Amino acid sequence: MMSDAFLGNALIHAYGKCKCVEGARRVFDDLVVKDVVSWTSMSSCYVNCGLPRLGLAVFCEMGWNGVKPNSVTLSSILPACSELKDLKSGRAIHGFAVRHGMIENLFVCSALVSLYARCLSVKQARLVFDLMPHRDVVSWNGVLTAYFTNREYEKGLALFSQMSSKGVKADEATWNAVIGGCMENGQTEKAVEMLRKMQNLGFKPNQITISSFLPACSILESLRMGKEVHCYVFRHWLIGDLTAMTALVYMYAKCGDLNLSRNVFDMICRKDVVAWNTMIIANAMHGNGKEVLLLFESMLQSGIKPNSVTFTGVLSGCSHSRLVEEGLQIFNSMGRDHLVEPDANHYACMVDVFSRAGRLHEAYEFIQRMPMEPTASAWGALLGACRVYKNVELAKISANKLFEIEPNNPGNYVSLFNILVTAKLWSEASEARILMKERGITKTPGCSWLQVGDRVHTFVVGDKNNMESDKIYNFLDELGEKMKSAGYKPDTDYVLQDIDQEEKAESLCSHSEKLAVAFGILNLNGQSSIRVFKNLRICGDCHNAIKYVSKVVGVTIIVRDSLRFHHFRNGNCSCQDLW
DNA sequence: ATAGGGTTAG
Repeated sequence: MMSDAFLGNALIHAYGKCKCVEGARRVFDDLVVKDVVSWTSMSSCYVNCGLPRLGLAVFCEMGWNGVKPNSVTLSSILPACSELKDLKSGRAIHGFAVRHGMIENLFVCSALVSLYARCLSVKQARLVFDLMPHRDVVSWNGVLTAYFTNREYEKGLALFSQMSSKGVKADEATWNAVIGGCMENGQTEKAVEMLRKMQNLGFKPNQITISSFLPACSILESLRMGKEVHCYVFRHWLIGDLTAMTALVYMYAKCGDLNLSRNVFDMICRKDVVAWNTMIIANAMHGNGKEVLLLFESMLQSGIKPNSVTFTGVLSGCSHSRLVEEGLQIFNSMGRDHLVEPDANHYACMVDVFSRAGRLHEAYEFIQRMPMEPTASAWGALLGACRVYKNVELAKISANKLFEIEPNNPGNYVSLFNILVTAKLWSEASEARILMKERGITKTPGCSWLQVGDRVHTFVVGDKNNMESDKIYNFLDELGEKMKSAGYKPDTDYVLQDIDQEEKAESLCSHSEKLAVAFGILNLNGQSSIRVFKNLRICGDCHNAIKYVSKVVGVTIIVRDSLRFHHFRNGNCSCQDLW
């Protein structure tokens, strides 16, 4: 029993700061007399440790015990309502604040601005903001975020530039809100620009800046910029921040370097479910199914409970590595052992598991037995496999479903067309093409790119715009001879399969991914691997050709296409030719 | 003594 409330409250606070919920709770339970500070400290400890529900519970209990909340209590419990999107409780607290004369309090109002921004609309947030007697930078940051999270990006930026004229000095968090706002609204390049501005004005990016900015490196797939950020994290002692480290793990994987991704992951001391999921997804997209299963095992062993994202990652890892029985077993264990009911995504992953392994009829049966409407990704997995395993009947069925679900996706028409052409069903193929034309859908042009030094070089089919075009084509000719003597045969199917007239005329040699690979090898600068990115799926002949290139030249070639990473090494690809 | 804004995975 502890009778010194002063000491007890200080201890609860200290435990809370160290994220030790159990310690705080023990002291709290031991207190003979609990005052408003004890209750407030305990509930805000829960909120700050990511347990908003428990925080709210303590807040309610406080009322039943006849202790009246003050403005500190209210401003610390409101973020819990925001996080839970619990508008009902939030409004009740708003009412309480009005009735008890706390509505002029800066902290309470700022918390209310954020609550309404998150749960309702800019309008409501703005109403509270406009009625405030005084505003400081925190309230401004709240209203800025209100615009950004409610798809009013331009207005948010406009408000940001008005801040200084209203006599409010932006702080670190303002810049974080702006950078986060750019990212949330798909303005990746703008986020890069804003980070530069922030630094130029002398603000120091912190772990939150880093966490919200790193996805920009992942989206732009700029390993170079990602490494710069990593250096910054290292130099500024941010390597203890779980969120920033997790963002680094994802960035490295997305930029094609799974080894560095793993190195960062291994440095994380207390891995949470998001960190584990990130590492699992990273390995899944690089086709390391066996590693995915090992990670899943270690995750369970370290006592972290898997969630629905975990299973999406694990199952997609199984599909990319032909691990059918393993995938099926894990799928069946989801609800039974882990209390995670499979959703449409998980079902789609299982369709992919069967499809990639060539068990197309099982995949089709599985789709038909789904308890919910199959999504485009389920039918898309089946259609993709129909091309690899040359199954025209199922291709037609899945393509027709896809034409209903997503009539404007050109990829589905092109896939069906290609499958029909390969099967030499010319008239049906032209029907597919006519359908596409009637609906006014045009094929997305294939495009590949890679980073050399600080520049990104882009290639389209038959590209002659590169400064080194002559060198590239000569090199490809030279390489072609060596590849042929190593056993490479160009697959002319893929010439026929191209839809556009100009593309038909071009030889296989000029596909964008081949040009990018050649350019990469010519600019290796002593490195032993290159990383190429493509917007569509890699072409079948290119896939085969690059296997030979990796052998003849003796380099590792990593190609990220629209579905996954392919690691070409010594004549083989990590996808086991399930491209 | 207790407080508001900015964060990672499909």
